[in-house]
Amino acid sequence: MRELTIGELSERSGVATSAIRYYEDRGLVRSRRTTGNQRRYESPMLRRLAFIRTSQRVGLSLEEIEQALATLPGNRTPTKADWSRLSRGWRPRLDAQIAQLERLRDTLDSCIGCGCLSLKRCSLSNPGDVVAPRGPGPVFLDGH
Amino acid sequence: MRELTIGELSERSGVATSAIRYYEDRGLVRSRRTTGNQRRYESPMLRRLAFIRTSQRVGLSLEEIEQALATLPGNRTPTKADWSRLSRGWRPRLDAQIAQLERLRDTLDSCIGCGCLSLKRCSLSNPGDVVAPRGPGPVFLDGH
DNA sequence: GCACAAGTTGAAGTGAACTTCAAGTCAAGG
DNA sequence: CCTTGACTTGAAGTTCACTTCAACTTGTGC
Repeated sequence: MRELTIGELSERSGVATSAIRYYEDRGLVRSRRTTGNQRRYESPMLRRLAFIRTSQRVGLSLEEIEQALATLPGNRTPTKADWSRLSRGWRPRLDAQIAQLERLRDTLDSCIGCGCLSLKRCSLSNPGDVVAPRGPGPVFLDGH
Repeated sequence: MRELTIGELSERSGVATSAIRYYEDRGLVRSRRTTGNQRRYESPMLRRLAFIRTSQRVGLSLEEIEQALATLPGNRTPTKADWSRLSRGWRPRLDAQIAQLERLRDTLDSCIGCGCLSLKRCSLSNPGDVVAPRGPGPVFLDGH
């Protein structure tokens, strides 16, 4: 169970070293330092990075991810159950996103025929909810 | 069919005046100027704004919207059929987005039980189809 | 022991889509 | 005519999640 350098962690997680350092500045990951001040990571950090990346895919901001990570026990390495608990929180969010897009699609169906796009009548252009892109790739999320 | 000031257009479209001016700088909307250099809009601009806002909801960038708008006939006011044609292009995009989120959800279902989040096995953290690949392809991790 | 790849830092840059600001001009009601 | 609110501009600021840069230090393979 050797420790990983930031380069190794980057290669094995697929997360750029600059991003890892950025996460560390923000407190999302931790490392110990060698006598020469270089970062060394233990392997659980890989899982942590995986959680961060996956959470981003679900549309969470780093701040929200930070809050979620803060609920992990600090005194021990998180277990599968810990990660599972956090991941379960994704589900409603994901469901809501899907439902929202489906509403948009259905509305689109009924609006395409008329080409109306009236701001007054067409719920397509007059949303009650918002979809906004965020993060890498097309991720959608409801505003609040 | 009075012309609208930017304030009136803003109020009736729900788009901030600063955003309208920004769109105009980018060439997404047009206006004529009064002798005193103030903007005046004709009512079709309302529909154009509606199209822009709705397109954003579908996840399009302003640049893509700009390109879509460029296919409108320049010599006449766009008809309902024109708008309908543009809007039809939204549908596949929307479908793809929904499908993607559903895949994510299904994967989440099968991953929640195990709490794995292993970069090797869990497609949740190793999407491949969403995030643009940086560096050398998908990177895998052995258990830890 | 030395070359050189890999690591370090803080600061600045990126890009999307705006918003805010300052300082001034225009338009409409009384 | 005068006040007041709406409008004008360009420039700079905002947020998010990073990336890039420059100048320097560490760690490793031969």
